[in-house]
Amino acid sequence: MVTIADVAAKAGVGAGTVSRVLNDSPQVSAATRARVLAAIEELDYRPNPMARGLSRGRCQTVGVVVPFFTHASAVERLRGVVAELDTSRYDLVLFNVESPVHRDEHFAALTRRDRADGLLVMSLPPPSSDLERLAAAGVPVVLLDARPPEDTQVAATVVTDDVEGGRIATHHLLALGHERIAFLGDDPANPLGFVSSVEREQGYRATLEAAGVEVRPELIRHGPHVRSTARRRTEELLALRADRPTAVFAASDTQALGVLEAVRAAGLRVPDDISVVGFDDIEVSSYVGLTTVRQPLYESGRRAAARLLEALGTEGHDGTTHDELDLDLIVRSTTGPPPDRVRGRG
Amino acid sequence: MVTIADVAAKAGVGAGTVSRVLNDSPQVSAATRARVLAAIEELDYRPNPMARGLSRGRCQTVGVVVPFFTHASAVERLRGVVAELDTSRYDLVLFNVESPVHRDEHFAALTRRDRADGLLVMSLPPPSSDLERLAAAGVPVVLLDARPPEDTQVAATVVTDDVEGGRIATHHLLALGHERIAFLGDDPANPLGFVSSVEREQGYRATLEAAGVEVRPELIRHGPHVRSTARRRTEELLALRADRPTAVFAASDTQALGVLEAVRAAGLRVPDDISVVGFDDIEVSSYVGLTTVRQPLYESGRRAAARLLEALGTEGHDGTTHDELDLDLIVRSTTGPPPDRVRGRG
DNA sequence: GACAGCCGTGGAAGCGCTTCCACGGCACCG
DNA sequence: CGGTGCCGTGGAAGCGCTTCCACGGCTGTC
Repeated sequence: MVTIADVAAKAGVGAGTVSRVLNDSPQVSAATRARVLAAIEELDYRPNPMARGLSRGRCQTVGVVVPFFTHASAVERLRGVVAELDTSRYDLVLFNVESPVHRDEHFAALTRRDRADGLLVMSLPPPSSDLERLAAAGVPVVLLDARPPEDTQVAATVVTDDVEGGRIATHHLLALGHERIAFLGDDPANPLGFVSSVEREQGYRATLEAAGVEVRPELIRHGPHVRSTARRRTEELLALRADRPTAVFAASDTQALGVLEAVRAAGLRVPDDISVVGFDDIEVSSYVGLTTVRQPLYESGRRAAARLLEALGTEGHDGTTHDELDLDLIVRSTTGPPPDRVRGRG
Repeated sequence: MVTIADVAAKAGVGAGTVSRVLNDSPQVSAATRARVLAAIEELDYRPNPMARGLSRGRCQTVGVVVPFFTHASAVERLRGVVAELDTSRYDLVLFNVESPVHRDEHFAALTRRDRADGLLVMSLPPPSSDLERLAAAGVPVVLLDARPPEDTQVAATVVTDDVEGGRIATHHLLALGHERIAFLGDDPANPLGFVSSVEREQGYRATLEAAGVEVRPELIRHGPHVRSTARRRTEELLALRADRPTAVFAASDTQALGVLEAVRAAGLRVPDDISVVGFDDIEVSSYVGLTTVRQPLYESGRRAAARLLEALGTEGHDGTTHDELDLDLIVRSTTGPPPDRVRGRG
């Protein structure tokens, strides 16, 4: 392993001077700089990141805490994060979270500047005690798709208005003439405390109420965030027979696919017999022709990473930014008027 | 920041003893150990990973080089890697690769033990010069879905037999009675040197030849690994009119979706008018009912990570392991007999 | 022509840990 | 009862870097 001392020896200078060259200090004459650079080149020298980190008190690393397995949308967000971080000198350390234990372990390990210079947390609201320790340690934290606990500060948040998203979807269905609109989302008491689904459900309820449409408990179903569960819950909805919904708003596209699967399996047609709206607009949604509330997943990742880099860049950063990204209704072919209207028209 | 010296002072011992406790050295009496552990607990002490790494010459980190954006299958593999690494004490540093420049930068940065203790490289055959430097630096490398350049050694490879996979798909179509079978895959000259598609094509060609079926150049199409391109290429195939294929073997499910899209848009039915086989069995494939050659993506990630951990565990590792994971034909609803046969039967 | 000041540089200290070496104390042996 | 050996421990050295301090030599000024 070639070290800074080797370079110094070869260039006939002191180690300090080599270090200055490495760190673009203006305190080095052009001639010396050239000699040092030549030596570096010749020896193919690369500074040891751990030594550098130990000495400077930071590690040029960003920790990304992400529920990588649970949501398809996390991947697309992560892509954005990776893309943005690629433009920087920071390495990305990935921490997957599947359970609260998992999460707490990671946060406990990360609450010091020696592990990561900054933290990007996706979809999980971190315990405020951890947030405080992080702040005390001078580690900026950016929350993506999550809001900080009350009276806790983070460097930045990047979110969308999920309540509004729920309104958009529900309003679309109401406007088409639906009244028996079901909602299918995550368990509100999910262990990791994801709230998107809950908020989308709030938007759904509020919109129905505002329109004077009764919110029927039997039309609201919950379950783990996977296609298979969504399918089963939809089968339950369809089993309501005559009382079955004419439309389903699923809290995510993944779940919407489960809905479509169940509907298809029941021999019903979409959107003639039943309309389906999803949320996210993941890659396959356009293939499937799913009507959905689009959120800019990739862009949100980029934005969050950019905010983190900003916080990392400005030394005594203390400004808190808050980005709210827009939602769009993408109307494709899984929504249409309810069956009675179709019949009426036909 | 509480350091090892603080703990030592509090416990009334030397720093060396604290270190021994941290590293489970048997050279510490039970009483002393207890006192030290109490001090650690009380101060909520956590060792600084950089200091530790600098001192021990390794960083408890695994580098994962992955073309994260280009292939859907990479994500599922990465999930397996993450899951396996979760069981270890190693952190995962993610290096995305989109271009050769990208790749070379990362490898250049990684060819030393101070950045990552081990490397897991996905789908990319690394330049053998880098591999040699890595070996010289004592950094074990595991190749997942890639084979090492000739006369280069890596700690392990985890692969599937893509040629065989091409055979399986093609044979399935031949057995159904197809003869005009198209192939749609990646550009053979893709900049990052992915070979899966090329090998699947080889299997396709070999199987046709073995069956005495002419390999027609106009039925073989290439393009970037995205749905939209696949769709366009398929449109070209369909434009062959009477000479159009009765079946298409796509080198990946992503591309197969593009094929299905084009077929559907052309008003043709699957599998009545045209059969489609994909490769990978990604999540959506079961939803779409795509017949495909399944490869255990998640499992391959786990396996590769496990092999890397093994190599990392055994000090003077020199054994080279080579895992070849099985492929399965998953017959769903996008393949059937060619149209004339259907007619013949009906 | 002497002095102040600045620029460029060398080198030591220190980041927080591991590990090696040395040493004191004890048990055991002859 | 003295010597040998081992166990448990303290402490220093060293990992490779950054940074601070000090210093030599130059320029510029009165």
